[in-house]
Amino acid sequence: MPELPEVEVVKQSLERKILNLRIKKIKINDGKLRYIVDKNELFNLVGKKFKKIERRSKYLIFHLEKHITMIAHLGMTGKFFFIDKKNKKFKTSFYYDLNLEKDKKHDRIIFIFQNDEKLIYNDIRKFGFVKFCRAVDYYKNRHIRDLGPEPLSKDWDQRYFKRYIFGRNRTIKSILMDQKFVSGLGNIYANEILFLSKIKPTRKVKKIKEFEIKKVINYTKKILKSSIKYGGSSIKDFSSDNGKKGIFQQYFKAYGREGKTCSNIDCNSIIKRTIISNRATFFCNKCQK
DNA sequence: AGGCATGTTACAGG
DNA sequence: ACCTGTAACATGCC
Repeated sequence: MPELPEVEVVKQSLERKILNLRIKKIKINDGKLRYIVDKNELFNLVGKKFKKIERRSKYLIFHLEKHITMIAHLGMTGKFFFIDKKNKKFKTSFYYDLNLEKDKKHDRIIFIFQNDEKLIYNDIRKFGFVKFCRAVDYYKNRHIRDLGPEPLSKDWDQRYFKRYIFGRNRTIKSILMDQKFVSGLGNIYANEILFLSKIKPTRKVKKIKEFEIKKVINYTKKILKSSIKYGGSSIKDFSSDNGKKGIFQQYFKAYGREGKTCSNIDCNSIIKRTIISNRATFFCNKCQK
């Protein structure tokens, strides 16, 4: 689920749900996430309201009353569910639907609000985490501090790109996934961006031409915005009834398409798969140079 | 049974 | 110190 567009959709979704609800109670089902959840810090949120949510890269920054901030990362399988109480029956009102019976055991943290609505942090593989800090200090947090520019910001431009890759000996795909270079891209979008830019993922950055840098930047901005508009990508199967689901995965042109025909209409080549930086890498040998 | 999975980081080696 | 690539984390699915 979570690269930049997915996290942005989560942020927007939660912002419409949980702001100004007062936390009545918090339960921890399993506090052994990527880092052990600090219970004192977590329970300190009881009685407070969420006031604002920000996204930085793939991190969610929850600002509460009393200048308390919770930093959350979803890892690979982390999800936030909001549960409201309409029709006397709890239901998810979140873009990514949940088969409650099956997935309940992966609920890790449950925030219960005064009106009995709930916010649940659910995480199968437990690579996600929550940490706490003072609001003014969150950007000093060690996870946030060294992040590169946001790919949708003006700071991530041709000049920066050129300067960063100068003298480096890495593949273009590995650098796109490097959060210090640009923050928020992951394996799926790196594959898609390079397919659209017609650059082979294995190409070394020193061999990337100026006009190609421009393409990478432009396609990155384009595809991220487009994915956000479509509610992000939901890769795993999910049941859907009243919740909204991300549908951007149906527009993937390279990711997960090994053995299928290239998406470019004038090409009948087969999408290949290889490994870069321990991650599945998909490309068209003919279209991507 | 073994390989694979949307992420991050500790560590090893140059 | 810098740069790069690999393995590990935990769980489920095919």
